[in-house]
Amino acid sequence: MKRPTIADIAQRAGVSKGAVSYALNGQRGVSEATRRRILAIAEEIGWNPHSAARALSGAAADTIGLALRRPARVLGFEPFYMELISGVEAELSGRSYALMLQIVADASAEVEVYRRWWGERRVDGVLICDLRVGDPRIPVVTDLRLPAVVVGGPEGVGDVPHVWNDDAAALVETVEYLAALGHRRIARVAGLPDLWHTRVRAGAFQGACARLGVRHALTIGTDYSGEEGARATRRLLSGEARPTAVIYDNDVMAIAGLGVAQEMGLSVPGDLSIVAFDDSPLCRLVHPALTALARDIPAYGALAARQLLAAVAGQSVGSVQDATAKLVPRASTARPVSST
Amino acid sequence: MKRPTIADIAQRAGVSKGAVSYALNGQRGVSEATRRRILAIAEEIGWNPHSAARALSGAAADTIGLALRRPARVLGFEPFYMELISGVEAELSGRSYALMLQIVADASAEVEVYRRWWGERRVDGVLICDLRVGDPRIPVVTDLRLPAVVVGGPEGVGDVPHVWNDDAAALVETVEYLAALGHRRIARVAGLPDLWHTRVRAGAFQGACARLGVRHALTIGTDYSGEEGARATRRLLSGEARPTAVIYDNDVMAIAGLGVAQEMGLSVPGDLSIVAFDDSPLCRLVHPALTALARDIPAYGALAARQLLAAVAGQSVGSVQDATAKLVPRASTARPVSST
DNA sequence: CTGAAAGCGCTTACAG
DNA sequence: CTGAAAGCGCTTACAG
Repeated sequence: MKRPTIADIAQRAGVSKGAVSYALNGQRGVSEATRRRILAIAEEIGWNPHSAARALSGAAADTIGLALRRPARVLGFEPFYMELISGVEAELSGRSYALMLQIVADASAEVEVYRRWWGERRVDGVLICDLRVGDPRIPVVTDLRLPAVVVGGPEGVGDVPHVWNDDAAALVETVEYLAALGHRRIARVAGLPDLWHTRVRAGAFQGACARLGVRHALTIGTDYSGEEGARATRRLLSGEARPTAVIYDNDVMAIAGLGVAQEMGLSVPGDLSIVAFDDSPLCRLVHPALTALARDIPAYGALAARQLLAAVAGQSVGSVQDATAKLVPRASTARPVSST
Repeated sequence: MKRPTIADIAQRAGVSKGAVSYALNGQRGVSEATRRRILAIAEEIGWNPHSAARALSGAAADTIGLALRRPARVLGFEPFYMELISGVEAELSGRSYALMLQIVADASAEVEVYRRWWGERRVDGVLICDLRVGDPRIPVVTDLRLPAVVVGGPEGVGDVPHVWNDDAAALVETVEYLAALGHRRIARVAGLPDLWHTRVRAGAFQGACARLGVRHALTIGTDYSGEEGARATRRLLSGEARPTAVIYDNDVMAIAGLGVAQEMGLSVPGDLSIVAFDDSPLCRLVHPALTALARDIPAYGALAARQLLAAVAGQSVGSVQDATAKLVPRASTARPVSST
């Protein structure tokens, strides 16, 4: 059976293809009665618009693109992305927009994918995650005039619209809380150092520690994987002037850190307080439950998608700030047993 | 600046559009010299094929579709999907195929998405995950003649090609191992009951327990979320005839179960042995590290993608079995302290 | 309100 | 080896 086209509908309805097109798209130019008849026929014969034909006639692709650049082993169990994607999807599917996803290995592949998608008119716009310092995607989308929204910022985004939240404020709140509990040796197990938000968090951490008299404020960089989170924790807990509190840049590393503390016979929170940046159900399910900086990540993704759709529609969207992560104290943080 | 088309290339090269098309697609019909000249011009002016135009001329969409139906809160932190997707991607991107992703709320939306994608010619084929008993997607892809590969089976797939692995064998191996350690009260915290693989695992579990003299072999169904895994574990550990070992249908629930045991003051593995179906880095990072049934999920996804691409190319692909999950014993399983 | 026609950017027989 | 042309399924001015 051949796929039905508007020509088939036109024939059945005894009108021109043009009339069918108007009827189907809710344009004026056909009478109400004709429109209803055409719609009924389209429904009956199971007609669907051929997306390529529409696109070729200048219509939008009704698709947005997302390229993710992280090693599969990290992506696999970073809840962040799937949560972000589910929020993006929630916004898109209501408007029958599709999501094109590609996982890439390096920066050049990432840029290449965006360039190709746009060249092939496969997407109407793209989302940019994991903004890096000197990120090559910013000049590329600017040059191509490819509608884009950065999930991140506000620094390093050039003139590209973006949605961001104030990681610095969240980190300051955390350090203040730990300092108030009496911690004077606080470490940070950070994510990839060339990401903007890692840099922002680092600055906020150092600043707050200096201001609050936290003498030992060590940061160890990782690739966000649980393995490196565990290794960093072992290093921290094996050195002298062991920290009494550690802030992790994601939940997976925080859980790995908890595992290391338990393996080394340290009690949490007695000997070590733990805070996770980003709260996932896992943080509540381990024992003790982890104090975490909670954001509504699906909502963040949905906001980004809305902004991108607006940008695609030609609106100027600029910079939008999403809610700051909230500190949710749980059982993994307490006064240090022996304040120094 | 207008987007370059083959007409621009033809003009510059002083040949016809047809010749350009042949040259660009590696077809015969142009001399080597002309081909090289055309390729050079295309490169120089930054030409990209307009995917819609190609698709309209009967070419493939070079895209495969995947609709995922699970609540966002589960998707978010089930490593399985992201790992599967990264494996699929690895196979696709080498051949410049794109992945269309949509997260849907229910079965009808899922079928609707596949129907629409196919009607709109947006995808050349689809992957079907999370096969359910009486899954409506099977008759739909069959009717539409939409190339499809089920990630699952071999039961309940009708005539649709599929890749599967032998969950039953993996579960039997696990029960035998636990029984050999001396466990006689083994429980199972299962995933969604209407999934085929849940049913297969359930049958294997009951069969193995009966055969091996495991008197208490209780199964509790969940939605795969950590919350429900924790709740099920509390129920199991609060009842009389408490199990001495629990097998969880995913790693997230296993970690939640470990948390509950610790919260209730039970030692793992002394009072309770824990096994996770599917191994993620998290299983190694918690303390004690969890015994797990490990599969190479990216490889599984890559295999599924390869089969789908073959099906799209018109080959008959049938049923392919992937490697059976391997039991990786770690610190969370041991002889029960007091054998009954 | 409706019809006939051009055009989007490719591919592909069909002639030369 | 190359050119001219039709066609894929839509949309959209342009006439009536």
